[in-house]
Amino acid sequence: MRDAAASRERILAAAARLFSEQGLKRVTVRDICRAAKVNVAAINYHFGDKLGLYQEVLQGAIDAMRETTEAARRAGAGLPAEEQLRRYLTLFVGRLLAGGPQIHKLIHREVHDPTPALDRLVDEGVRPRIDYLSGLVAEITGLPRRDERVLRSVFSIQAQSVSVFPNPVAARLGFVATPASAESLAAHIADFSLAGLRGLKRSGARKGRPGAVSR
Amino acid sequence: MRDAAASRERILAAAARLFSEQGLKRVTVRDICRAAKVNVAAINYHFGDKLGLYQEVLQGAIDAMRETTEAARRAGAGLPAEEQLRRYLTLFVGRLLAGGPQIHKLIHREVHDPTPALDRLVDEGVRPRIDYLSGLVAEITGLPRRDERVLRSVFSIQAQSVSVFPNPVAARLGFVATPASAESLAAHIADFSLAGLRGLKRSGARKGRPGAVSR
Amino acid sequence: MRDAAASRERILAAAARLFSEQGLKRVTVRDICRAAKVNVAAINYHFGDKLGLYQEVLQGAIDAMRETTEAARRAGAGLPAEEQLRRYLTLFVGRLLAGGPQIHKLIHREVHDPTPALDRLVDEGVRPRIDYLSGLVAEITGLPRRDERVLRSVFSIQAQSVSVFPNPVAARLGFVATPASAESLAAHIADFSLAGLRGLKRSGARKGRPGAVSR
Amino acid sequence: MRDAAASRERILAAAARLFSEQGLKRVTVRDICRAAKVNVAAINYHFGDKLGLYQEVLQGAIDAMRETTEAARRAGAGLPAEEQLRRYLTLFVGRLLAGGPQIHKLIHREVHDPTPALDRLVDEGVRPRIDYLSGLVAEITGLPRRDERVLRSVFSIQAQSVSVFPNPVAARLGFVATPASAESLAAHIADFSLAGLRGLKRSGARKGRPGAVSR
DNA sequence: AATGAATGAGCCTTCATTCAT
DNA sequence: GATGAATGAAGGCTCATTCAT
Repeated sequence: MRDAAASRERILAAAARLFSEQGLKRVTVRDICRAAKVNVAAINYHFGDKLGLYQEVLQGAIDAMRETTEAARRAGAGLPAEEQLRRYLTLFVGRLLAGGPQIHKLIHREVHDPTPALDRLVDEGVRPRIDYLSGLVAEITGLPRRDERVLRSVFSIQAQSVSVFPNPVAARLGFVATPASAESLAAHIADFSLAGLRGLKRSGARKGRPGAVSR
Repeated sequence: MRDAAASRERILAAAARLFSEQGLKRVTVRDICRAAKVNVAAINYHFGDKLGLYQEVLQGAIDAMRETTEAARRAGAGLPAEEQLRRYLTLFVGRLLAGGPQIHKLIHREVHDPTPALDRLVDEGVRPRIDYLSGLVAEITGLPRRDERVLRSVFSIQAQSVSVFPNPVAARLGFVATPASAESLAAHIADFSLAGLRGLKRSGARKGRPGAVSR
Repeated sequence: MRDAAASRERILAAAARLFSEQGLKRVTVRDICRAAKVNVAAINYHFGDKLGLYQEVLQGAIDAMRETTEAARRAGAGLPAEEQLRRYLTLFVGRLLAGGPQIHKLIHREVHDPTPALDRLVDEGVRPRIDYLSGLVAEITGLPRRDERVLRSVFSIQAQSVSVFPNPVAARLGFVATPASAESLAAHIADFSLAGLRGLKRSGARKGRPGAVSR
Repeated sequence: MRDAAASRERILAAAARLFSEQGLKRVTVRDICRAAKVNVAAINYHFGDKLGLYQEVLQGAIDAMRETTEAARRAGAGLPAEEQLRRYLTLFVGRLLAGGPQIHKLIHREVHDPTPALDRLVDEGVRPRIDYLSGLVAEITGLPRRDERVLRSVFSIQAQSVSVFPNPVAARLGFVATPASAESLAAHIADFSLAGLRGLKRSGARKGRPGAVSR
């Protein structure tokens, strides 16, 4: 037998690239096989069908996402919450811009065009991340973890970090996000968000819902 | 159908809904025609081809986007920059959650899966918006308009506002974004962002690049 | 629009021929379309899918089968049961050998390789035929209609008549069944079977089960 | 697998079952290999190709058919022709219903969907059977062996005996053919047919062709 | 002007077979 | 000798588009 594992890997790599670039529907089995230099039937042989391959590719992205969350936990262990948040952002933005946007594009596509694999993505990838960030935000702001403002702030932070990943519109607007600028970008998001959280802390003392602040 | 113009409109409406939900590729010409109750050939007849229809649909979204920017300009005329930003966010989030996410989904899809219509989107939809927000941010922070930190902050703000649009992941995480919560959400983003900008203002006095701030 | 009905008919005719000759599985959509001089997509357009076409073809055969039963009823109305049976056999064998074996092959295939259409075949095609013959046999033998021997005799008769349809094995054995010999064959089956039934009548007086006759 | 011969046998057994149930075309090589618990390549290895395997399976059925004819010859040796026919029918129907319909289904399929193996089937399986029955019928009726009526009668008998093998249509019509009813069924066919043959004998004195009998 | 029918390229998948170990 | 991997030719079906009315 020729090396089955090598074929599998070539297919997975090609599929990850193509799916992240174009999405499940637009990529054809033939595209992937051509890129992976295998026969048209190889995907069926190794992964059952196109969707099976997609799910395995996506699972890789989910695992990477979870691993980044865990790496952040490890890197920040014992540090103050604010510093943990800085490190998380540095790590996340760094990996995003250095490792290529493939993983994030895959996840982004799944979020906006869900397949049956969405549940796994949420359970294994997104929720641990949100939980981790919620803990940090709760500590930084002094708000109870289940407070609505905590989740909103986590979304505010997460939205910013995801927004750095390169896309043709940002490029045309002169928004530079290269590996070289990763640290600087992460610092911006950290500064911006920590200031935002501190603002929340002050106002949070007064009222139950931040939506009710002076307008 | 008795009225050609009515057919056109029904096709546009059906296409806008379907394209926003599923994207250009996954929607079939037949899907649209069935939804619009017109003949299969009607799209080719009225719009040349599928892409022609898509571009007309997208143009509608671009126009709506520009109109929202202009509405914000009008609503904020004469007010302090901070208040203008608040009003913009209220307007944007309000329209997003009340009017349905169709327009935003279309634009979002175009950004992440560009078609030849991307240039128009940037020129007519995105850039005026970014320009407007950049002016506000520059004024609020006191930074020069072309300063890298201004654009980054605009992205931070824009990313947050876009993140409120409903998706199945947010739903599963308990993030609620309904028309009823629109004002509250807009206020959160405004509070969070204005605090972020004020932080930038203070630190911005010291150094040219925020990436260099104390860590 | 080019004539849709004509295309449909050409497809049905080609499909009936090919399905009867080779069965559902071995006939390809492309075979049928080539024979019917239509595009590959025409079957999908007119019949939904290959199975839809098959079911429509089979329905034609079922209708023809029922019609033959009814024709026999009409032809035999008022005649003695024995004569009715003769006429039925003449009609059946005559149609079988004159009209081509297509209908019978289709039904034969469905019986031995059932598809979801089997129920209709039994309900609309086979049962009326069996009911009609059971009536005749019950009258000829004087047995009650539900007696096991009646059904067995009907099977004996039906098996013989079906066996005349041409197949390569019979051909090699010198069994001739051409339209010209149809009447003669029908007479043979009638003579053979009526003698059989009369035997049953005599022995039937004695015992409940014919299996118990003198051995 | 440890033993090559054992693999071969398992493949043959699995193939006989599957081919008889579904026919040559619908059974896949993988189906057989899965059922036989052997490698996908084993069929090509042991039998050259799928058709080679089929032919070997069919040969087994042909051999079994011939063996039944010979067993009937032996069992009837020295008995009167009528009694020989009874014994043949008892033997045939008994084996059919007790041993499973596999052999008969295979032969039936080959008759109606011939492959290149048809000639062997006719020469080694069918013709000896027909010859044997023709001898009995000629003796019972007193007709010359080559008389057309003899072959027709043999077909009448053979058609009836084959018709007992279970199929879903017969089942729905309440026609029971189980091992327990085998003897009774064989007796019915014998009674019915012997009466038919005796009828032929009487009328046969008059005319050369049975088709010309009184109508 | 507007329609239903027809088109052919291309999709994913399955298949019997062959290859390289 | 026997296996799992790999192959490429169909398979049925869907699609955007064009045709003829």
